[in-house]
Order: sequence, then C-alpha cells, then structure tokens
Amino acid sequence: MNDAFKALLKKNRLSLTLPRRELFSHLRSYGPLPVAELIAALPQVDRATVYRTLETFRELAIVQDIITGGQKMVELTDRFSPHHHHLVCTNCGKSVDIEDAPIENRLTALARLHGFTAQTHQIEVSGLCANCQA
Amino acid sequence: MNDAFKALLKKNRLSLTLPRRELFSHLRSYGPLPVAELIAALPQVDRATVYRTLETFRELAIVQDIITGGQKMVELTDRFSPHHHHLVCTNCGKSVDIEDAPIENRLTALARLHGFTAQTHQIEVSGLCANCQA
DNA sequence: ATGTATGCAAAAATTTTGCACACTG
DNA sequence: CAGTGTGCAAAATTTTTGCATACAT
Repeated sequence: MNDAFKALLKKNRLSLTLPRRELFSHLRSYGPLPVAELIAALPQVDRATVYRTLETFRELAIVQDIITGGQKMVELTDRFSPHHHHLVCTNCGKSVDIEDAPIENRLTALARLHGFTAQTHQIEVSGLCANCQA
Repeated sequence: MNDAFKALLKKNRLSLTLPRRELFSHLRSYGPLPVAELIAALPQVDRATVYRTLETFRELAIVQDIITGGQKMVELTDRFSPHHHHLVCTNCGKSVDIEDAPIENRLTALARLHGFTAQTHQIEVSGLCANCQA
C-alpha cells in the first residue's frame, strides 16, 4: 500500500481499516473523482462511511476538494500524489497534468511579498484542446 | 448597473429581471460566496430562482464555481470582475487578491505547449498569513 | 400580447447523524 | 479487551422540478 499513509494514520491514532485503504487506493489509481463516483465505485463501503472517511482525510490533508471542468471532485493532496496541475478542455473535458517549477517559485515569492508563508497551491487552466480547436 | 452584463443578457434574449440584477450586483459587491449565503442575503429572491439564475449565469460564463479555503463558492468570472487570484490563510481564512502577469503568460505558453488554447485559469495559494505565523 | 422568469410547493438527491455491532490494535 | 470505526436506518440539508401566475420586452 503506502507507507506514508499508514504512518500518518498511526501517528494520529487512527486505525488502518479496509474502507480507509480502499478509498485511498481508489483515489490513487483513478485520480480526481466526484464523491458520487467514489460511492458508486466502492459498493462494499457504506455511503456514510465514505463521507466520514473523506472528512477524516481532509483533516489529515490526505485529500482536498477541487473544481475541475465545473465539477467538484476529491483528489489526493500533493503529499500522496505527484505534484501537478490541471489543463482541462472546456469542450470535451480532456484533462492533462502539467507542472512548472518557475511558476511554483514565483507563487511562493508572491505569497511572501504579502507576508504569507505558502503551503500549497492549486492551478487550473481551461481552454480548447488540439482536437476541439478544429 | 453594468452594461456588459445587460448586453450579454440581451444578446442571449434573456430578460433583465430583478432577481438577476440583484444576484449580479450582490456578487459584485461581496465577492465569492457560498450558495447558502447568497440565498440568505437575498430573502426576496426564491431559493429555486437563485439556483436557476446561477445555472444561467454559469452557462453565460458570468459566474464560476471555485473552492476557496475548502469551501465551494460562486464568484463572478474575470469578465465581470478584475482578473485576480486568491491567497488564503489556512488558519484564519484571511484572503488577499493577487495578480501577476508573468505567471499568466507562462500558463498560456504552457497550455500551448500541450496543444491547448488557453481561455481562463484559476489559481489559489494557501498558506499562513503574517499574523498567524506568530 | 407573448413568451420567459418567478414563486411556491413538492420531489429528488446529497450529506449528516444515532445507535448497535464488528473490527483494529 | 478497550476503544474506535462501520453499516444501517433515519433525519437534515441542499438542489431540482412542475406548474400557475407575474413580469419584461
């Protein structure tokens, strides 16, 4: 599974249960998903448990909510998934992961300029993909 | 009120009704708000109308949904509010608007690199503000 | 005048909660 | 074994829908 995940639970005296492992690894494999899809994808886990688990995961900063292509989704935070951002096609919904160090650095600098210490950030670019421009 | 707003409605053969004007100007004055607060702030407008109006506004790209400080909110799009991004304190929720041309340009370039034509983007930086670092 | 938008009331969908039992450590 | 986490069922909340009336053009 994932050691950082296990360790984080242990550190907070939370048990490593089946629902928690399933949610974590499903998000790990399938990336950002609306809650409804998580629920549908894990029929062996009760709806209420999905909500409760996501709440716990949010508190531990294991997951975060984002809006991608107009939809609210849940995704693993950078700590558990390689850091990246989304480039989403407004027409077909196609999504590409992007990454760019200069932007990251500049954001951190900008934050400092305002007295903030940056912890995380999230970027989403919307546009038309190559196909949909035709 | 706002001419671009009026013109956009007219262009789409939608009427300039009181609820639409109120929602628009409330968002204009108070910035990003959760739907529940919009509903509470405009008691003279029916819940259903708020939802229907927001749907219309989303289609016309007058508003968009964002997640700021963990909460889903509705805000005016760049077209109707000066382009900016959010810098939010994870401790006290304090929010500062930021803006940075080099980042904007680089995002556009990055998109092009992937065959996309960028239309809009959204950035949120989370961190600790000056006060909360103490 | 005509067609659209609204309010109201009801329905559907989503999210939260209480409690008894099961599982983790 | 002790304490936390889960499933199930119910409640609360949020969002959507139908329909008759009111409003904008």
